[in-house]
Order: sequence, then C-alpha cells, then structure tokens
Amino acid sequence: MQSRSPASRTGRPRSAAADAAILAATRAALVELGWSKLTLGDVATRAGVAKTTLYRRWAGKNELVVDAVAELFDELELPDSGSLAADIEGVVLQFATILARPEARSGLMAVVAESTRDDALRERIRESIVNRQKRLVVEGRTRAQARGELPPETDPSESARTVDLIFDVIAGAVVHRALVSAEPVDATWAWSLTALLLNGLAAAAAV
Amino acid sequence: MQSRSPASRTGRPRSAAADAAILAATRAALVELGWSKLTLGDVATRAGVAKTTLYRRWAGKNELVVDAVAELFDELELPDSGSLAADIEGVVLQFATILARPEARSGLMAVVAESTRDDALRERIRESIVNRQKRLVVEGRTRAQARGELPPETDPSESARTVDLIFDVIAGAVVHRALVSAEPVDATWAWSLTALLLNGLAAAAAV
Amino acid sequence: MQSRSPASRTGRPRSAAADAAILAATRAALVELGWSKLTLGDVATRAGVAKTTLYRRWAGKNELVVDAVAELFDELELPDSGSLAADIEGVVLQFATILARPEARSGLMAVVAESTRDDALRERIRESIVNRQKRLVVEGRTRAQARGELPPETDPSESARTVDLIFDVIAGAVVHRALVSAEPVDATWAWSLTALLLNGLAAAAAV
Amino acid sequence: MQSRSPASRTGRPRSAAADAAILAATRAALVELGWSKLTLGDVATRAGVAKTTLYRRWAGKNELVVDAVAELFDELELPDSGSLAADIEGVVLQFATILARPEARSGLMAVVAESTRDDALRERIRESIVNRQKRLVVEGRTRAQARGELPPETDPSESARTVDLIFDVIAGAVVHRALVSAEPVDATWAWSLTALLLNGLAAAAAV
DNA sequence: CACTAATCGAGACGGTACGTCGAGTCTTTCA
DNA sequence: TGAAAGACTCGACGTACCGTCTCGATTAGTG
Repeated sequence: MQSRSPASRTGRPRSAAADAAILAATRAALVELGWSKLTLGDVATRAGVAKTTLYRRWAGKNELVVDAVAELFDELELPDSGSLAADIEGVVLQFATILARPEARSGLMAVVAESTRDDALRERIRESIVNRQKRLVVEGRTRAQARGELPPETDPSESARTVDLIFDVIAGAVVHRALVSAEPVDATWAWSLTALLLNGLAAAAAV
Repeated sequence: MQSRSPASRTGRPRSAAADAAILAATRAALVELGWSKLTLGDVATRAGVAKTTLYRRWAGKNELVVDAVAELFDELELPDSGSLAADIEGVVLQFATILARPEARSGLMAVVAESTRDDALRERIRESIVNRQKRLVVEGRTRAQARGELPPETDPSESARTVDLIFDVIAGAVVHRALVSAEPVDATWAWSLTALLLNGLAAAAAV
Repeated sequence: MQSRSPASRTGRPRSAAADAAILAATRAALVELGWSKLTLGDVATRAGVAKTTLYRRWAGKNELVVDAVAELFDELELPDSGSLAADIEGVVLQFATILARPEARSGLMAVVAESTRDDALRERIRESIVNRQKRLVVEGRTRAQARGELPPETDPSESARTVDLIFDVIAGAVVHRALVSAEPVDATWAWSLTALLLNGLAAAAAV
Repeated sequence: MQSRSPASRTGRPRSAAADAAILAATRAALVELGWSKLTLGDVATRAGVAKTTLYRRWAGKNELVVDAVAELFDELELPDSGSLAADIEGVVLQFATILARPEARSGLMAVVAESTRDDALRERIRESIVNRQKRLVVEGRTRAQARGELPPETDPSESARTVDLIFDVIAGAVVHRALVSAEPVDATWAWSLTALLLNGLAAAAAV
C-alpha cells in the first residue's frame, strides 16, 4: 500500500473513504476500459476525488493497479474437499473463474508486463500477489500429508523447491491456457492437469 | 505480417528494406526503452523511415510488436539429443535464454497484456507465436514414439488435447518462473520440471 | 501560365485537355472548400489527373490559383451606356457580381494575402489581374473625352497617375465594402461612389 | 478575445501574462514567417507556453491572428492638424506606415482571406478592426463641422451611409494601392486621394 | 515500323504540422 | 492544512498534405 509521512499530527486528516473509493473506481475502470485506456484522471473523476489526492497516495498507474488487483486474488481458498486431487482441481477452477473477469485479466497481465522493466514493481507483485497465494500450495500439501496422501517432507530446502515448482506449474499453466492459448479452463482440462501433477509427484516420491 | 491490397500493379512499390529496418528498430527500441516508453515516432526515426510509412504497414504499436517479437521465438529448435527428457530440458533452457532478453520479456508480455481486451490481437498472437511453436511439442513426441519412449497415439483428439496441455504447462511454467516468480530458470529447475512432466505422462499412459 | 522546356520536340506531348480540366477543378474546389482547405491532391483527383501532372505544370498552390482566378475577371466589360457616370456604375456592379462568387472572393484574397510575402507572386498578380483590368479605366476615360465629358489630357504622366488613382479607389472601395465591411454593393452604393468620384474629378479638372 | 466559463471561482486561474506573451509571439512569428508558414506550435514555443495553453484560449490560427493584428491598428490617431485635408492626409499616411510592417500586411490580408468563407471570423474582424477604426472618420467629420469646413448633418441615416462610404474608399484605396497595385503610398498620392475626396464631398454637399 | 523519349496514372516515400489527449505538477479557493 | 478544481508543461498520438520519387503503361514523332 501507500505510505504516508509518519508524524503528521496537525492538519486535515486524509479521508479513509477515499482510498476505498479510488481502488473500486480503478477496478471499475479496468473492466470498462482495460489497462491501456485507463487514465488516472478518469479514475479520480469516478472516485469523486481530485487527481492531486490520487497522486498523493500512489506513485503512478502501476502501483495503483497492483493494489487494486492484488486483493482480487485473496478470495482464492483451498476447498478442503477430502482429497488432494479434488483440492487442486478446485483451486484451478477458482483461479480460472477469477481470470475470467476482465479487470483481473487485464490488470494482472499489465502489471506483470510493466514489471519486466521495473524491479521495484516486480518485487511489489511478488509480495502482494505471488507469495501471498503460495500459501495455497503449502496448505494443500500439509493437508495431504495429514491424510497420508503424501509422505512427510524430510529436506526443508527440497520441500521449498517443490512448492515453488508446483506453484509455477499450476499458475503458469492456467494463465497460459486462459490468456495466451485462449482455450477454456474447464473441468476436463483441470482434471487433466491435476492428473499430470499428481502422477508426476507420486512417481517422484516413489524414487 | 501486414497485408496489402492484393493486385495493385500500378504505383510505386513498397520498399522491401523498410520492413526489415522497422522490425529491427522495433526490437532495438524495446531493448532500450521497454514497451511502455517505446514510441512509433522513435521507431520510425531509428529505422530511417517516415512515421507515415510505418502506419501504412502496421495498424499500431501492438501489431508491430507482435511481428517484431514473433520471429524471436523462431530460433527455438528441438535439440534431438537422443532422449525425450533431454529434448524437453533443452527446449526449456532455450526458451529461458530467449526470455532473458529484455525485448522478448517486455514485448511478449506487453502484447499478451493488450490481447486481454483485443480479440484480433489475441488471434494474431496465436497464429504468429503460439501455434507456430507448438510444432516443438508435436515433433518431440513423434521422435519419442520413434524411439519407443512413448506409445503410438490412438485417439487423435485425445492426442491434440495432450499436446495443448503439455505446451501450456511448459510454456506457462517457464514464463511464470522467469517473469512472475522472478527465479532463475536453470538446469536444476529445468530437470525438475522435466521429471515432473515425464513421470506424469508415463503414469497417465500406464492407465 | 506555366512554361515548358523550350526545345523538346520529341516524346509524348502534354495533354491540352489536362490544363483546362485542372483549372476548372481548381475553381470548383475553391467554391466548395475555399483556399485554405483546397489541396492539390484533391484538385488532381477532381481533374482526373495524377498529382505529378499537376506539379509538372504549376509550381504550387499559389500559381495555380492565380491562373484559375485571373480569367474570372476577364469577363468584366465597359458597358458603354452613353455617359461616364453610367459606365462607372455599370463596372462597379459587374465587379461586385463577380466578387459575390465564392471562388472569386476566396481565390483573389488568398493570392493577394500570399503575395504580401512573395514578390514573384505579387508580380504575377499585377500582370494577370491588375494591369489587365486597368484597361477599363483607360477606355472609360477615352470614351468620356470623346463625348466631351472630360477634357483631353495634356500631361501624360499626370494622366497615368490619375488612372492609377481611380483604379485603386474603385477596386479598393468595392473590395473593401464587399469583403471587409461586408455590406452589400448595390445600386444605391454604386451611385454614391460614382457621384463622389465624378464630383471629385470635375472639381480637380476645374482647378 | 477569447471567452471563458463565466463564474469559475475555483481552480487555478489562467495566467494573465500568457495572453500577452502569446500575442506578442504571434506578431513576431508573423514578421519572420508570414501567415502561411506560421505554426501554432512555433508560436507556443516562442511564447514559452505549451501548445495546449494556446488551444485552450483560441480556437485556431485565424482567431489568434485577428486578435494579434487588431491592436496594431489601435495606434492610428487623428492628428488634428487644423484642417480636414491635413487630417485625412495624416491618417492615410499613418495607415500606410502600419501596412508597411510585414506582420500587418500578412496578418490583415490573411484573416480577410479566411473570412471570405467563415462568417464568424468576418464578424470578429468587423468588431475588432473595422468598426473600431471607423471612429476616425466620425471624429474627423465632427472636427470639420466644428471648424465650419463641413455643414452640420441633417439626416442621421444618410450621415451613417456617408461615413461608411468614406471609410471604404479610404481604407480600400490605401490597401489596394499598397498591397495589390504595389505602388508606394507617399505624400503625393495621399494628397491626390485627399483632394479627390474633399472635392467630391464638397460638390455633393453643394447639391 | 520500330524506336525513343517524354508523358501519363498510380501510389509509396520522407517530411512537417496538425489538433487532441494523458501524465504529472502547480496554484488557486473552500472547508 | 487537506481537498476540489482546474490551468499548467511536456510529449506522444494518429492523420492529413506536402512535394518528390519510382513504377509500368501510353503516346506521338523520328529514324
């Protein structure tokens, strides 16, 4: 989020409502216009706020959109459907549902694109989005271990590498399927991906 | 590429050199400036060409960059290293090498981002990039079948679905690892991904 | 008019029809668009001629329009209505009629405006328009002298100065009235101007 | 001048200095480049102002130049030299002096030329230039009447017609002489014109 | 009759300016 | 002193014409 000067006791305090209004307006504008046609002046107008106010709180378009988009992915939840396979399948479909929303598609890819040249932005994305959602993989594995579907981990660094791999494969495959290949992420495809993953992991564990 | 009125016998013909100069200038500008700061006026200047010439041939920034980026991926080749595992690993590392180049990173993600709101652009990407590189997966499987590493396919539609799945998983995972997670795509990681894939496929085939 | 390289005996001769078509198209375009929105490309299209053909014959917009406008004023004629007063009045009204046509208004003023910075153009206007119409004043005086309304001239240089003065006053006043003051040049006004002139000349002659 | 939304209390007020700088820059550019090569971008640069600021205040080239040129003619003054003849001669020579300046020649004729197709512009010229300078004729007659050189007027509408006629004749003749005939407006010529006018008026009054 | 050289149409070329738009900053007045 | 309003500078946009150029295809005269 944005920071503010620490010790400003005096003066008119910043409107708390403004922040929410601006982020909501940003998402609404993303839906209607997409990233490239979204203008900060327009966001300010929609939010009933002066452009100055907006610039006082965010450094620019990228930062604003990261914040507006990040919380979209917070609604992802591990369904706990009783089996690891069903858990994965559920998350995949949830993720696809979110990516079906135009503000999520446009916003996510736009900030990722910008981050290819802006390290600070990339770090912001890692914090706000990537690492935040990695919890799903960790939690899924924990549950599967509790159910006895997966063996308990032994090597912690090997374990972290596996989490990263799984996350990149799931998130990458879903995004690529949905946005680049432009094919539907439906139950059939989700099941295929799940099967591939589980079989791959099981075989690896068997080694 | 851009198309032109089909049978225009008369008039001064378009300069063939201009096309190449423009695409090269586009890639150079992408390296230096990145997508968002790249201007068509600047590209025209670098190419030693008038802005009008550029607009006569491409509809806009997106179309131009797709064409400029697409051929970057044409240098991908299946190494034929004797085993399916080595083939996959080789392609993954080649892909990562290309994505390490700034013009490829910025350009690819930028056009994908724009394509989330522009169906024509998405189709152009599918034609120029996605489907063109899917050949690698098909060829890899053919070779593996020839070697006996994979069984011959029986159901052709099932076969096409598998190609798509593999492609989305490999391309998606590499892109996500490189650009979103921002972790290195090195030999270790490539081997892990390859192992996951091969084990998954083998187990699926065993069913 | 335009000139051509003197000794070109061989080769395809220039189309005579093209010249007329171009001048007519120029006048038509002046009516519809006015000077500033008239483009040579459009004139060429209207004339069914390539831009190259047009540029081969005229140096630019100004030269073309001078030629196109000049002949509009050739239809001015001294009515010979039996008295000097009626002659003047007739010419004034004829002049006003021509100036009521949009191509004459726009074209004449546009080239005059351009000529304020282009001596060659000013000279061309003098030759093609101003001096050509000065004949009307000379002829009117000759007739009036024949009728005994004006005394025969004695000093030829004084005589030339008077012709110039009369011409500037008549042409200037009519143009100013019609185009700058934007008031109608009707019979009443024409009579007032004529009276002013004749009285002024008579009193001067009486000295 | 340009107008603005009437009661806008809030917001940053328009810079008063910018107006003057823009008009001065316009006149300077007219001197150097003339009407047709004058570009609004260049004017903005000279004035140290952004192009948008210029467009916010004037609708286009024509409107801007009318305003810039109009005040050039405000320096015209009736000399009050003791006789009507000397007054007229003085004004004629003053007018010629102004028309000798390139920005006045180019600017005046250019806007008049444009006004032949643009009624709003013509009206603007009438207000800003024509009617404003007609005061000179009115004042000259008033003084002459006070001196007894001219009889007091009886019919007011007849009187207005005479003012218009005199104005068209003087202004038209001077402009025509200076810009179309391209002959010098010197004392000799000024005296001839004055004599013609005064004799004509005197004879008319004698009727 | 073929040759030849300048013409013709068409339209792409390198330029220049257009008028608009958005970014981000600055300067007011109001609360 | 924060917030709204809106003018400010800056720079890119995509378009329109400019005047030039390169084409292939016509035309006369000339040889």
